[in-house]
Amino acid sequence: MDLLPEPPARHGRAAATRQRILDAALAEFAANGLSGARVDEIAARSGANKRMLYAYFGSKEELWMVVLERAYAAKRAEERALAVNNLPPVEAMTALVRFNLRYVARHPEFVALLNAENLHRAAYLARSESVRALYSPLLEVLRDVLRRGVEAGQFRADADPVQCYLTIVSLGHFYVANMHTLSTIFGVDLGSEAALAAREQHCVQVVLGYLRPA
Amino acid sequence: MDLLPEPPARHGRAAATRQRILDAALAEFAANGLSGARVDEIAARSGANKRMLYAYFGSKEELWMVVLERAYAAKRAEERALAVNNLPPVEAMTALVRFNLRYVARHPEFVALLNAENLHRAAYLARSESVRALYSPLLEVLRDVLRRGVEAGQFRADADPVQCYLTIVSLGHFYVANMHTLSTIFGVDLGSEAALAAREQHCVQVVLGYLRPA
Amino acid sequence: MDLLPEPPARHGRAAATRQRILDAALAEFAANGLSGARVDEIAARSGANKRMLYAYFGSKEELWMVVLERAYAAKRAEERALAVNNLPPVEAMTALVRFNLRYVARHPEFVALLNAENLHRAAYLARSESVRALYSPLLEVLRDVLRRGVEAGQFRADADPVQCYLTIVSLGHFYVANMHTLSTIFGVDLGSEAALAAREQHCVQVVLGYLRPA
Amino acid sequence: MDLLPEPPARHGRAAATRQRILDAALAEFAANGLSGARVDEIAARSGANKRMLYAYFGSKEELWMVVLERAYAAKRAEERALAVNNLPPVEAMTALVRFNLRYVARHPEFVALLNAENLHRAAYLARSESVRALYSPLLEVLRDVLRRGVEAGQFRADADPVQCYLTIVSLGHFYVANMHTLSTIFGVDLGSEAALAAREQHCVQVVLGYLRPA
DNA sequence: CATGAATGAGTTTTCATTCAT
DNA sequence: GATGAATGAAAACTCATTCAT
Repeated sequence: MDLLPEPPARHGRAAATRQRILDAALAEFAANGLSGARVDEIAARSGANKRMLYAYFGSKEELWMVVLERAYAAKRAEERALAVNNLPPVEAMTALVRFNLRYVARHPEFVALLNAENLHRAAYLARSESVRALYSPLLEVLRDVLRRGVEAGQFRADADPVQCYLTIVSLGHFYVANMHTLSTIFGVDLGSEAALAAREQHCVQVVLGYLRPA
Repeated sequence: MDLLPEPPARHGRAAATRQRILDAALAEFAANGLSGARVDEIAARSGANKRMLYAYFGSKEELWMVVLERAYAAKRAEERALAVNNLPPVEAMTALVRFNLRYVARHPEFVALLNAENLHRAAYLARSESVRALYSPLLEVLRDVLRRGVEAGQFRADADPVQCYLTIVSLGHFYVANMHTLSTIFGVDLGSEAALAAREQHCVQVVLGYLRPA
Repeated sequence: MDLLPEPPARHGRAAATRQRILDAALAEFAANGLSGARVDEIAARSGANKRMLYAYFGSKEELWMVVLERAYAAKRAEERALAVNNLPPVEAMTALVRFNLRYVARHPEFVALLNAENLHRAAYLARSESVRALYSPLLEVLRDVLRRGVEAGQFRADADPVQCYLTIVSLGHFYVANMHTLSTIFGVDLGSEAALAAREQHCVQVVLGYLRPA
Repeated sequence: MDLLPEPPARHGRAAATRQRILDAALAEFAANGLSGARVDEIAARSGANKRMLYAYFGSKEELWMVVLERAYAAKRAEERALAVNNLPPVEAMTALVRFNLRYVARHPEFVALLNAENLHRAAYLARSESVRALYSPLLEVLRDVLRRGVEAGQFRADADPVQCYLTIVSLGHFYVANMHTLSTIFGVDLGSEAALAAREQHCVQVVLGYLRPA
């Protein structure tokens, strides 16, 4: 976390600089979007020379893409680590819903990044092979959980995995994205643990309530 | 309350210019966010002179605020016109869910605008009295529908109006915001009427499923 | 020639600024080439704001192209004004040779510009329709003079117009292009009127000597 | 006289690196001029480390000078090898004209380099003792050929050696310098052997035609 | 009420050169 | 003798805003 850890062995130095730039870029892009972000600021925050940023990433836009892909990959990595396949259907679904809310609450920059990207009609993400590749395994997991729940008589049979996926993600994403607006309007701090816990419980009830067989 | 009191409709020509600027600004801001939007472009699209834009609105940021407030007000106006108080609870709730999805699908610029605003941590919305004022009546309506549903034995008793509000809005908002990314990733056009109808049905089932008493 | 002639009538102002930029750009490009020229310097010399340069010409490269085309057109315009068709063959040829030497001597920036352009393998000129269009009439004139000379028994019959054209232009062009190097090496000022007159006489003798029938 | 005395051939490996840098620099400078050339590119093309370039040559400008001087020296070396003193006047003159055209056609980078240098008003060449030293023997040769031709009654008596020198060089230089522009404009490939042969014949005829006594 | 031209401060990008190993 | 990483100054280009008419 130090800006300059003890002089790293000749070779890891470039990688370290690259990483510091990526960290700084993530923060700056999440805070200001693509057009609002300042290359100078990213360089300053990262403790690197601006020239290095261009040497490693080519341009502001290419840096944006790399940051975006890494943010996606990071979320998917944690998601995978949940290993919900090993859980019974209801617990698995609960875990997924909770994870999604908690993850974005812990990483509001992920939400900010995605929303900023949506402004450009997904110009970058849509082009990214690696991001597309991250979706399919996730959907497979969900499909499996739903199937097992139906077989166990715990879930309704007509639930579509894609719709479920969208719903689970929506519930957390919107909450985090609009946290500031909503906190002001409702006069409560939606970022507090109490508020998060309440939202978490609600989200789980919504998803399980929907899946509950008639 | 407004920063700029309605300009006295001197000629009507002035009002028309003002309106054209607002329309162009809405499109440009929705497409590019606050920092990404170009004043030149707004002026060009509106067919008005740039100087007029400054005469009417003072600055890019003030124009942003006006556009934002109007977008909010427009949605609330349609919402009010639904008059769900006159409908039985289940129909009322169904109408609200449908309306929210359909409205944002019809007005993706509303979603884009909100997401862009969120980047600034709601810097402008939070300051707007008028926007805050729009929320309470809506929440009152929802509270009333929930109460009537509980009384009729059709809704669970422990549903929180604020959580329900967030959930209803989330379901449509996220769908529209990420339409391009998701369409690419899932290989379907989420903007098609078929896709929208499917999403609509799912959203209604989710909300009603959740509200259904145990 | 003034940087700011009396405030021009509202409309001609833009044209005047545009012209001042072109003049400054011609000087700067001729002195330093495309990559060596400084946009800041052009703006400063022209007394215009740098932004205007971009508003009128789009980019440094586009400005380069316009400057190049205008330099070509200017030379062709003077060439046309010679009206050599009205002169007897030997006088016509003499006029062409003299004009070519004197023109480039008076406009060394024309030569500098062309040589700079050649560095890019004529990347811009080759694409320019207007420049290509300027060549054919010139060649027609030369063809006509040669034909008349042959008919009058004053010129050899096997002279190729394109080769002649290249030779006439070469003789002046190289002299001007290398004036500084050669002046230093030979220890004389090749730009002096005496030197120019001597070169002029030599060039005429070379061309007429070549054309003289066996 | 040189800025950098020949580096003592310690290993030969050093000399090889130095040579590769010079070759790469020649190509890069010829293609882009002094300001357009990129040090990174030279280093990359030469396969050497950038640091080496600075160790051997001090700076981009010093490298430029060395490249320039070597280009000049190379041409003079071949010129000397012609040994026209041993040929009768007409053959000698023909050989000189042909050689000059063929040399620049074979070494267009020589022309490009000179033209680029001219942009700086011969700032570097003028300073170079070694280049100046290369001119006088050449002029002596030409003077000798002319004298012998006059004595043999084959050349006019009033031809100036300097003017003749300039003319001979002009005829080839301009052709090569503007090859791309002219090829496009005239719609023929001036670099083809057929075109070169035609130009060669024309140049010889021009020079001999001029020298032919009245 | 309206307009075309202008501006200055900022932003991204580039490049010759040097440092640490 | 050689290398990869770093740097600071400068260059191209952009943009919200204002002036003169």
